Amino acid sequence: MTVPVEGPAPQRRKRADAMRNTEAVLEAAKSAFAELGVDAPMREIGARAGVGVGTIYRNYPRRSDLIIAVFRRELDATASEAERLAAAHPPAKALRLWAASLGRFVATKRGFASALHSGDPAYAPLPGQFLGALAPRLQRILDAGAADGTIRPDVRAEDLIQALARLADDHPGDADGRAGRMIDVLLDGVTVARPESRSL
Amino acid sequence: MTVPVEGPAPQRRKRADAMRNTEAVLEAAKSAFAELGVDAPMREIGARAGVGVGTIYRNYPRRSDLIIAVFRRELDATASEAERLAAAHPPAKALRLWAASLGRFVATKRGFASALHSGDPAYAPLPGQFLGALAPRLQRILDAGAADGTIRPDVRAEDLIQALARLADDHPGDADGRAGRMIDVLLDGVTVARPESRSL
DNA sequence: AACTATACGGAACATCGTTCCGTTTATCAC
DNA sequence: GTGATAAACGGAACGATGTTCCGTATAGTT
Repeated sequence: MTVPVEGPAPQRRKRADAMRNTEAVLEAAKSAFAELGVDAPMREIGARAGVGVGTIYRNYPRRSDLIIAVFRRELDATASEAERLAAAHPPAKALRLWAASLGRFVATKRGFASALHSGDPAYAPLPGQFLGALAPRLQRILDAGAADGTIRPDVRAEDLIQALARLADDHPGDADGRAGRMIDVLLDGVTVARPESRSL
Repeated sequence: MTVPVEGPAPQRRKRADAMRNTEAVLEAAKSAFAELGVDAPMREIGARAGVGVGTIYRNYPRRSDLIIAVFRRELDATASEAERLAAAHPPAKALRLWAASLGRFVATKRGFASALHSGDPAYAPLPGQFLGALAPRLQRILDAGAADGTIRPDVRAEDLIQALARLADDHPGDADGRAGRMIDVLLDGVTVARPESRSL
């Protein structure tokens, strides 16, 4: 076995069938997660992709790796949306619009929020991954709002993202519009700074 | 076999060992749920109670039956707390105090909120059971607050309970005090009626 | 065309929820 | 006490699922 001395390039590039399968697995997992939730059986994902479960585990040793890979693509869109909104609207307005954007993201990923907050160690890397992508952008909106007095200054971006994700996660049986109503209420609390009320 | 004609009384009363075991199972399940979450293995619960899994399933045919039985005892305390607070405080204050009470209830039952909102049909009876016990009491506080103008009138008790339960559910890795901070923010939104902000 | 590293598929294993049934035992009648 | 009987018991058995493992197939190279 030769040691690749970080030279010109690896001897062999990734096999073409492996690349096709990797893409097929991502697509299959995306649809399976959407229909069955993030606990969709691995055999089911393999069947949709036309591969055996061994192939999935070779590329994604842990289930959380697969979940991260599937959602990361769309996550970036939601993250950059925050920057677009921050540039086009005043902070309080940008916050509401972005919350709606995050809500749509979560709504299309049944069980995603549950996994994000699961006590299961398998999902431990998830919160860091997602908060890392979203929190800095949101924090800039919050800082801008604190500066102009339209957003209370004692709310942390990470807290708010987790809260929004929890409230946005809808389930069968939920009253129609519950998620939207409660997010509106939460944001009403965020956009009025009244620190003295925190003393219970 | 004689047919008991709904006469004086049942011939035999419940066996003493059965009663002991029922109680032991409830205690074992309570501790197992607290330590391992509501997905604690049935074999584990059986081992803690010193009984076989068959004994558990005879008394609680579905897992959700056991969960309901375990939590109902403490649920009543939280429900009646609402009445006590409503009588002793003005509505807005009663609401905050009761939210804290609900938070303590949820905090001691890891995964309880997840089960309450799970898509799993096995947990389908749970939301009805718990909302049924809590919502009417909370609704009276909300109505009183709407009447004296301290609580916005467009918030439903059921929505609010679900929102509080979701926000209160803490997980390892959560920032310290996150739950309390976000609940405060939500209640800030509830205790100020500003319907025009709902138009995004 | 032959060779070999790479990737594949699915059997195998472990865990868990749930069902089933042969065995044990508390209670009752005497 | 003693025996009969229904109630209750425990854990094996079954099916589903996550994950690992390894003999086989094959893409890319020579």
